[in-house]
Amino acid sequence: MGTTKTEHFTDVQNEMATLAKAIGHPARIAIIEYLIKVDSCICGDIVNELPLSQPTISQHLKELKNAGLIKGNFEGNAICYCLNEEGFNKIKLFFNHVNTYLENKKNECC
Amino acid sequence: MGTTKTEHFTDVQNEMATLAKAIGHPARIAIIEYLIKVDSCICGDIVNELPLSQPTISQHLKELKNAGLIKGNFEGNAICYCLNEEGFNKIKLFFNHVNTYLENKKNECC
DNA sequence: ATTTTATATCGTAATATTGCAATATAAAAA
DNA sequence: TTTTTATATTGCAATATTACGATATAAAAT
Repeated sequence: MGTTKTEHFTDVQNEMATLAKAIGHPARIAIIEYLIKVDSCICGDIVNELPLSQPTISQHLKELKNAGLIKGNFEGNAICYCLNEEGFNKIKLFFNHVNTYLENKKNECC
Repeated sequence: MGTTKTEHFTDVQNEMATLAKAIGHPARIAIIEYLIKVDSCICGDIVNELPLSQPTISQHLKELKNAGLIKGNFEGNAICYCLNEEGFNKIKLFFNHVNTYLENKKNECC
């Protein structure tokens, strides 16, 4: 018990859940927004930007990277992080599906 | 420790995180997809559709409802659940922001 | 009135997440 | 080569999530 029963769901469902879960933390939202704001892939001053310790931010970055939402490359001493389009495109597919439904849905039952 | 430090983030960031977190489970993805498929707000046969126990599904429905992603109304004996446009519109705002950035982003640093 | 049907809640065990101090690693600067 | 700078990893405590059996609730059917 306590573990998500991923084996009962499709790969696509599990992947979408993983992506959403990775976004589901305010610090990780803040990281994504910061990466958008600074555009030019500025690296670890995210630590200065956010009110969390360096190890905690490192962990959040790792989760975003594992989910495929950001990429990180060594840039000399430091690491340059930026958004990974691939991950966000998968999310887009899902929400396109949802939004298309919602736009065409006429019955107002609830 | 162990608790998310929501007080350090904006309301919008926290709300977006809550929405994403609610979507971040394959069973809840499956519920959303099922509600889209059956359109007409068919209620608790979600329990027959998914390989999880009734209490577990009830709990997942509650989380989606609390996050503002689905609505539920009594329909005689049973409850009629359907998607809540409001919640998904908030998500749309966030991803529009992200996608606009990604489309215009030209620098390929990572 | 009793039973059935549909759903929610409680209690609890297993596991996962969050956050940080301490420490490791590894490249750059001195 | 030593020190500094940037980042990752480890270990651990606090808390949250997931799942389900048992039980509660409440309307519908009998």
